[in-house]
Formats: sequence, structure tokens, C-alpha cells
Amino acid sequence: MKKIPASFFQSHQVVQLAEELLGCELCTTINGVLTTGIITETEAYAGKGDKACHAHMGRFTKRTSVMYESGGIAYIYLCYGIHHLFNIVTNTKGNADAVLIRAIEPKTGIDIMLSRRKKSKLDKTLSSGPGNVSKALGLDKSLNGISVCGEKIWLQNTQKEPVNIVKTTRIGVDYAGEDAKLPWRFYDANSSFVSVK
DNA sequence: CCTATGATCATCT
DNA sequence: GATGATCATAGGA
Repeated sequence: MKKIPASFFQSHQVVQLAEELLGCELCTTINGVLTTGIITETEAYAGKGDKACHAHMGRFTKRTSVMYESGGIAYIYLCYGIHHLFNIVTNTKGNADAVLIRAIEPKTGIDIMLSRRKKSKLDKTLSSGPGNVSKALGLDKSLNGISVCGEKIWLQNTQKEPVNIVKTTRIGVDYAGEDAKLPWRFYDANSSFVSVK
């Protein structure tokens, strides 16, 4: 059980980071309730040079400002008016890189996640897909900008068996032209908790 | 199996 | 006023 330090997220290699996060355990304590899950799917967003990133071409707005902070904090925003998407900001201050968590495999507090998702049975839809991950873990935009090495959100390296990593293209970013084809999505082929295979 | 559609709102133009 | 790093559901092939 090793808590991952903020320095880990300050690497300049977002894409590599996204890959390394597979298999780590994402933990949250919201309203005093603990829920955790193993990360099974991620995507990398490489700041300025990436058209699919909210901060491409150095775009700086109120929403994207947290992405320019030093790595190790959460970037959570509302998408399509309904879903909260959870990202981990990476790289050093001034670089707007982030890793989107797209799916987890529920581990601790499964009953809590079921009730948050209004489900009665555990299946892959409980926590696969970025909107569902946030909902299951109880994350919303009020937590935007807080540390991912803190009391409410943290990650730990529980490396179980090696994951079978697959690299592929990102999802829902067709508008990004050439950048939509980059193989910056990673998932664990051994897990059924993956949004799209 | 597949494609189409509604939900719903903070942020940006 | 338009739009999106999505999801669940409905209906047709």
C-alpha cells in the first residue's frame, strides 16, 4: 500500500504516465465514505499541442486554469450538462497536461457505488466510462482543483498481477482532426471494466 | 446487432 | 445562443 506522491504526477511524459496509472488503485473518501477501484482505462491529454485538449494552443480560461497548475491535482468538470469527468493534472506549472480516468474496477465500497449509481447488481456499466467513474466514486465539480494526494482523493500503488496493456485511439474527440488518431488511450485487456474494446 | 435521440448546464462566442 | 473528453434507452435491421 504505497500512496503515490505528487511528484509522480509532475513528469513531462503525460502519455507514459497515463500508461503507468493502469493497475493503480484510485481511492476517494467523500462525506466520510471510502470507495476505491483499480484503474483499468485512461487517456492522455497533452496540453497546448493537442487539439483534443481543452487547453490546446495555450487556451487559458477559468475552466482550464487548473490544468496549468503543477501536477497532482484533480480537474473535474461537467460535460453535456450531466456527467462529471475526472482528470488528474500532470506535468509542471504552466503545462496544461492531464490524464482522463475512463474506467475502474470497483474494489472497496461496492455497495456504496451501487447506491450512487442506483443499481442493484455489479456489472461493467457500474464504473466503465468517465461519467460513470465519477458518479460511482462520488466525485463532482465541487472537488475541482483539490489534491489527488490528499484526504479526499488519493492513489496508491497496489500493483497486483501485471496488466495486459492495449494502446489505441481516444474516444469522443473526432473534432480534433489529426490528433484524434493518436494512440493515447490505454486499457487493461484482462479487465472487463473498460468502456470500449 | 445497430443507429438515433433526449437529458441538461457551465462555459465559451 | 451554441456546444460538448457522455450515457441510457428506444426502436429498427
